[in-house]
Amino acid sequence: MSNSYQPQKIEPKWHRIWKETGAHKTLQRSEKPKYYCLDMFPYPSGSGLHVGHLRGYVLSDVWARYEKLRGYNVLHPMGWDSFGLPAENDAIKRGIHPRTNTEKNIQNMKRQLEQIDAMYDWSREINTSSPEYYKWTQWIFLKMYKNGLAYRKLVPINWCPSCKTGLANEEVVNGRCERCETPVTKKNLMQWMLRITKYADRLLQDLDKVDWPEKVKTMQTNWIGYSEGAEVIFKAVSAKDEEEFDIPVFTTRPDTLFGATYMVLAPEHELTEKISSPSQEKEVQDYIERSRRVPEAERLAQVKEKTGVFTGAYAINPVNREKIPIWISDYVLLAYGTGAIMAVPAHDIRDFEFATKFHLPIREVICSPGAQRKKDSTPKEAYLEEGELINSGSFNRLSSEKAREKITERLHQRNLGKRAVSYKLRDWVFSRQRYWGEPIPIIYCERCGEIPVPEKDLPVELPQVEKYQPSGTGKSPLENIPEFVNTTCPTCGSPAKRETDTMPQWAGSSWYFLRYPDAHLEKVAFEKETMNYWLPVDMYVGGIEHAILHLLYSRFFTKVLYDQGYIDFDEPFQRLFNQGMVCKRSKRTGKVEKMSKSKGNVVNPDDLVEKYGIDTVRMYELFIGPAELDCEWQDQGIEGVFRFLKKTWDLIPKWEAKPGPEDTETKTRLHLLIRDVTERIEAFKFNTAVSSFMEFVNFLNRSEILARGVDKKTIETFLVLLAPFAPHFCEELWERLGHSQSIFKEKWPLYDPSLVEDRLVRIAVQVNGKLRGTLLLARDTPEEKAVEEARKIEKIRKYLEGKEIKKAVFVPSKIINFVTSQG
RNA sequence: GCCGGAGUGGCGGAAUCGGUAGACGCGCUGGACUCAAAAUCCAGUGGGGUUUAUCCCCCGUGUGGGUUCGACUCCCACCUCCGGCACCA
Repeated sequence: MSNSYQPQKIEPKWHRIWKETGAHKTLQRSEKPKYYCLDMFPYPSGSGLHVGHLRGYVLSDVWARYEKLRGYNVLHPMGWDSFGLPAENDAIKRGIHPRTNTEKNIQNMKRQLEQIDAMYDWSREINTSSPEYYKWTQWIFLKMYKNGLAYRKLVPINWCPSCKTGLANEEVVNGRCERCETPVTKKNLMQWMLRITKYADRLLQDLDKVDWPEKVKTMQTNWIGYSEGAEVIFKAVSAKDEEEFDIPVFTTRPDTLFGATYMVLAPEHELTEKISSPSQEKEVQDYIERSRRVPEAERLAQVKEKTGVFTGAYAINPVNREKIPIWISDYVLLAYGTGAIMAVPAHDIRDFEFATKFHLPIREVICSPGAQRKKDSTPKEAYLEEGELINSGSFNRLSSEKAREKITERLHQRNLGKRAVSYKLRDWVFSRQRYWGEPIPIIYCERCGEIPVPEKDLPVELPQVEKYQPSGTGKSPLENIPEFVNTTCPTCGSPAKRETDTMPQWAGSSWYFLRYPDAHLEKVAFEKETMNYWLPVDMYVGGIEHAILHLLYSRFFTKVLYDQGYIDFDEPFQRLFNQGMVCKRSKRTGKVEKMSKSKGNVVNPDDLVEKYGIDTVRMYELFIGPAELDCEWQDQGIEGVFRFLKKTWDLIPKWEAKPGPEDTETKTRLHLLIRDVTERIEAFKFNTAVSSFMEFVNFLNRSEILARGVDKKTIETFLVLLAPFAPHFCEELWERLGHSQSIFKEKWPLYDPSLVEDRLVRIAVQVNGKLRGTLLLARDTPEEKAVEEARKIEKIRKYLEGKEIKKAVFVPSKIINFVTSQG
């Protein structure tokens, strides 16, 4: 047996042994309390994993192994998010069928993941694009459908011309497609929608229940976007035929109602054409047409310049009976509120800009309390604050707050309004006009209409086809496969057609965490009893990029299943941790950027594992910086942890050679190590946990320690602490120390608080706040004695000479500071 | 524009209930070992000044103020970078 540290020898050995003994198999049930530690599962990409992906997996594995040593029955599973755009686009690019390509990618990524030897229980591996799995994704869809949570609607949706599919709001970033950055356009399509808005309030409220980073909670809160106000009904008269319409608007400022000098409808608003006067009709039509064609990205870029057209029609302000003009403009969004607004230019920036441009009247109705009111002067900008009402009839001199209440009350009495809340969150566009996804299990029968596929007929399998490229027509490629499309109605047996849209990539990942605890169940998606043992997920580790999309959708699915009685919890992830991105200087751009193939700055872990071994790679991933922050990969940095492991490897036989008696100093150090490592793991400060191991080894490497040896118990405790970080390394040394059972069967050590407090403490002595010396004292030295000792120090005496001591500040175990008469 | 996070040696980063700034590591310098190199080991390493040397002194945590015996840490104003949202009525 060679004496030097050779990870290339010991790592494959333990990899094999762990596999053979089923070391990472999780007990389905156990007397032990459970711990569910979950990684966000990857989509199988062609380029494989780089060290940036590894960071999160290493982190969660250290955590999982730590919880295992603490005595939990730990579930730490892994699988593949293999349906959807990323996988499909990769396949199209390579000209390989998505199924073949996905299988190939999974093979490669699984090899890489097995290499890091995380304690994944691979017997629970799941794959969202396998029929055994997506059968249940379709089943959940049917549950939603039957409860009115899935519905079909013709809506103008976000359309990516490059991916040739509709997108959810969440998938549009700054007017561009999240995947390919192509500017998104609008398209009117019959879409399947999920009624996530019904859960808006609970998705918001229940954020209080979970232990998540504030940042993510804030992002979700803003996305859901709660506002409180009133719905106000304006009576409008068509300029065409005098027909009357109610136009409800939502406002957060009913106190400004008297200042409403015009109304604006979104161009797509259903009433625009009905109310336009014949003379304005052409202009209105043109405007609607233009705004439909302008891509979102372009519209956002031109935010400053307001555009709009007068409809020729008027509405009546319900509080003062004033007749105000109705305009249309794209600064009003159809999807928010009611798609129409009352415009109060004096107190809203956007309305102010619009009114200024089109010479519409601006009337002030709020003034700051106590301010002198100038008569009839046109304001230079909108006054947005609250204040005191003016020009508001009987509501004058009320505060904004009071007026909101009173005005809403009066509207309510007259049946012209009520209190209302509004959310930014919109229903989830769930249809994709693409091949690679779960077929939506619906059948259209000429006689019976829209019929859900009976549960016994699930899964509706995705057919094997030659031609899977998106068509761009607004129809999925499945449309061209008669064998798939043509079917019979499950109700009446007559010829019928299948829905050809597929589900978005987010469908499978919205519930996968429910599948791992019993991954291969055939009769049901999951069993309640199993759910009650394993769920919710105790720790969820993944990137911040899913702060809204995946996490919001998963919470929604969970709440739906909870409401229908399938599970007994309504939040899926108790604790969430977002690791930072790994960056590297890109030779191509010269900047430090997130690793990506296109930037040419990826580091492949395979080469590193070959050179240093996975334990070193694992420890460097942790040592590189604070886990929650982005970090910069430095090729030479890894040498440090490699040297640490090599040094430790060489030292252990030396310590062991003279198994000296426990000495107090070593014992104190060991207990400090136990305390620090435990606290730092708990706080997710893995980088400083690694430093504490280094400090400990540096201490035990001192010649006097080597001369007297180190007792075996100390070495063993050290190895147990290090095991979650460098599992092969510790398992091997554990065996060499004579143990026949795995180190992971040990118990996480506890520290003795009485040992970590030194009896002697070194305290700083300052004169006027500047350090002039130190003093070694017994921990409980009284102030008087400490000050006396401090004054005896020669240097201190020098500084105090000829000065009057005005004050001596004493902080036990920390500091003495003499304050003198003059500096 | 609004909200949030962060600015500390040549580099990654420690320390934040105010109490010895720079732990740990990379890199660098010098030395040991070697025919030589790699590896390893030892010493040094924030800037400036002073001394034969030991010592010692001054400055120093983005900038400018403030509170305090004492500020990387708290307060005010500002600068820079990063992230999120962005006509949401």
